[in-house]
Amino acid sequence: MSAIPISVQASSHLGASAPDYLSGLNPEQLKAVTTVTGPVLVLAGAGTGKTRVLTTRIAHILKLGLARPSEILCVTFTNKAAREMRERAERLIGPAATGLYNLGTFHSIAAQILRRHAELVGLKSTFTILDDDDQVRLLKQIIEGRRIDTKRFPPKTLAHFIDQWKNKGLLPDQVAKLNDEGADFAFGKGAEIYAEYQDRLRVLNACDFGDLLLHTLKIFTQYHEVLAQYHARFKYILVDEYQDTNVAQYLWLRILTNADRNLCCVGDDDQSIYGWRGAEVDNILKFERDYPGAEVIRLERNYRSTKHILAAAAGLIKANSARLGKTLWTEDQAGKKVLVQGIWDSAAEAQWVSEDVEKQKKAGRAYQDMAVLVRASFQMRAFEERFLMLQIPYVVIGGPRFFERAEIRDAIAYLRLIQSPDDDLAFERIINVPKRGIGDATVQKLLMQARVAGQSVMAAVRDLIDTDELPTRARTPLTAFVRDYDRWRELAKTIKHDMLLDTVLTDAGYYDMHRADKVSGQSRLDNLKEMVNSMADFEDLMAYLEHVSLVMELERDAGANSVKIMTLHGAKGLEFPVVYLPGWEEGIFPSQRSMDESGLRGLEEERRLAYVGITRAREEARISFVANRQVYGRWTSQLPSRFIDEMPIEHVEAVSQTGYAQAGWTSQESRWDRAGYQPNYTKREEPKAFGGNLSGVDMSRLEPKPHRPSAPAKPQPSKGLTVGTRVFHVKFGYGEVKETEGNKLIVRFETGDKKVMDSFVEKA
DNA sequence: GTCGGACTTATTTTT
DNA sequence: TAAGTCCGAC
Repeated sequence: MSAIPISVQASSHLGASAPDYLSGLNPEQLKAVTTVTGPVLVLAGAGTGKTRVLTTRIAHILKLGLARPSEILCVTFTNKAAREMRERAERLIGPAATGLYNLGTFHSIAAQILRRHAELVGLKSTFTILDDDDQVRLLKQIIEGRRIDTKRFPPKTLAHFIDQWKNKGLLPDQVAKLNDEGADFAFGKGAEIYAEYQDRLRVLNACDFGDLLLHTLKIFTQYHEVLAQYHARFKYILVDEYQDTNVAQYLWLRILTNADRNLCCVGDDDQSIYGWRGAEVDNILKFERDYPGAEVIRLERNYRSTKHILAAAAGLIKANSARLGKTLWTEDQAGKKVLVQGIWDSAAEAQWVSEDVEKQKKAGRAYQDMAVLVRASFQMRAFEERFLMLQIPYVVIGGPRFFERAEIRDAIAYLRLIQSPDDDLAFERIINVPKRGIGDATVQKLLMQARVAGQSVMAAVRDLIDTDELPTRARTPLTAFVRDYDRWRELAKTIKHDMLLDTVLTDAGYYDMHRADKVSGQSRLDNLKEMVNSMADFEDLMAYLEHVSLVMELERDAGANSVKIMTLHGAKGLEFPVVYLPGWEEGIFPSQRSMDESGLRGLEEERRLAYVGITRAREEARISFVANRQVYGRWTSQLPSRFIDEMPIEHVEAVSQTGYAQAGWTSQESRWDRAGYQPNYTKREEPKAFGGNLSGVDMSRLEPKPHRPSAPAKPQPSKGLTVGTRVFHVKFGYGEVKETEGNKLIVRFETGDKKVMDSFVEKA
């Protein structure tokens, strides 16, 4: 744990020249970078230079010659984080960064390891990685095979339980002893079906995401010589976002940490927002217990936000109990107080935000300096509608991802089947897409035959088309398909994989199928084109398929010069000068469901989410809540979120004209009243000076008025705003945006197959 | 194989 | 409310 003595002034290791990569670090950061031996926990608050510390640490280890690039294991959660890390490391150490083979996500590194030792867990090294769609379909087969009603016991639900178990590192036999909700699935058959699912995966030579970690974990536990090999290889381990690790990842890291214990975990317990998918805040809380003698370094100097923003966020997070505790500080100016605005209903809320966006724009801010962060995606719609009317360019970040689109999945299934004829799930997906007259009954028959004969479906088809067991009506198209398939396999040996896909999709009539589709065919064809283009960047089909199963994303138009609309979860790791935080109402945020399902733990996670939201702001955070909100078509009366009261009032500004009163509350006791703000609807005594925090105000005394419809908001022509020639490429409901005709941009939105609106935007 | 009506179900989402 | 799924009718 001892810091290797190195200072900016003098270093015997680094020759005469000062290590300039260390210059500009503050004392804590320097310590986090240079304490390279022994376990280290870096508690890095929001905006304290976490990534910089990690990358500089890598550089430092390399410059001191303590390890070669390939001997550093550096794990992240997302591909984006891994990419950013690599880029920044490259800037520090130059081309040597290419040698950082073990910098990547937990899953990609685990997959690499598993490919090398697959046979130890009964797989071949060419195993396929299933996406959750495949996973669900496989489970459906198993459940139906057991004659269990898939309506009462949906495969999706079990898939969710299995994921949770795998997150916790639980294997089927361990689940059997468990008495949880999932084990009760289908009258206590949960564990049994889980076991069967694992067996099927082995037969299919496949694994799901959780298996990547669990299988490697099993190998490390059972084969000491393999573990020893990795202990020798991974001399230094670095972990990003440690607060997001689940139990399986935690165990994985523990076992990979060798006797030298050169493990450095960086994280922030206050930003743990993924509990619902298995993250254990506990992992970071108990780090010191797990690694006795660990050095704990706190990064508390914030380089992002103003004083008011930090103080408001700090007051909020203070209400959480289980924390390691940090006090962020900044040398930045006080700045503006966090604004809190009560509003009548959600349409008015969107109006308020968009007017403010225009005001900011006129005052010289760029659109990309602003972001709207919502709790749940259904809240996005109101903002999209309003932004459209006002012609404010925006981009929705998140939403259905490229590789989750049906057409892309189909194309991948074709490729997967060509790559490995045994891929039954891929076969099933495309055998009748486009329609070849091979119906459900035939497919079931094929599956059955394959199962009985213990062979793959493709092999079963080859056998069956030579017999009389199938009606001619099914045999003819199947024969044709096999013939095509064999041709594609041959073709794959000679032509490049991107050309291969193009040919296959043409031959199979897949393009034609979408060309015939007037509604969304064109956008699907566009997506396929994009896919073919993207394939060129990969060496071969194998490499491409590995990429799509693990990376599952494609660089999308980042939407320069546009307001970002995203969920709070999606905003983690980002920052914006101005952040809008709408929908701070009890039940919405904090989410009722969170609180119902996980009680206090759920509430605390919601609070961390609020904390993440506020700390995204560099200069301005603007919170709003409404009195009336439509939830699933019903009007509901809302109460302001408790989080509002938890922010210290001296760092918060409420707009007097439009505080609770305007939002529709009738209370005489709202905190704004007591803070001296004059509601505009009632006479009251001299405002009293208010001192101190207002948490503890009895919120039950606030009574929202029942909803009365407000006058529909008129679309307002954009005043003096220029919309550039930017191509709008956004999501709206379930439709897509088309574009351009002459000097006009036509933005067409479709919901399902109903056209909703056309919007015309003059090109500037 | 396709269409339409009934029925169900509404967080957060990465790998 | 509104979108997705399922099932029966043609």
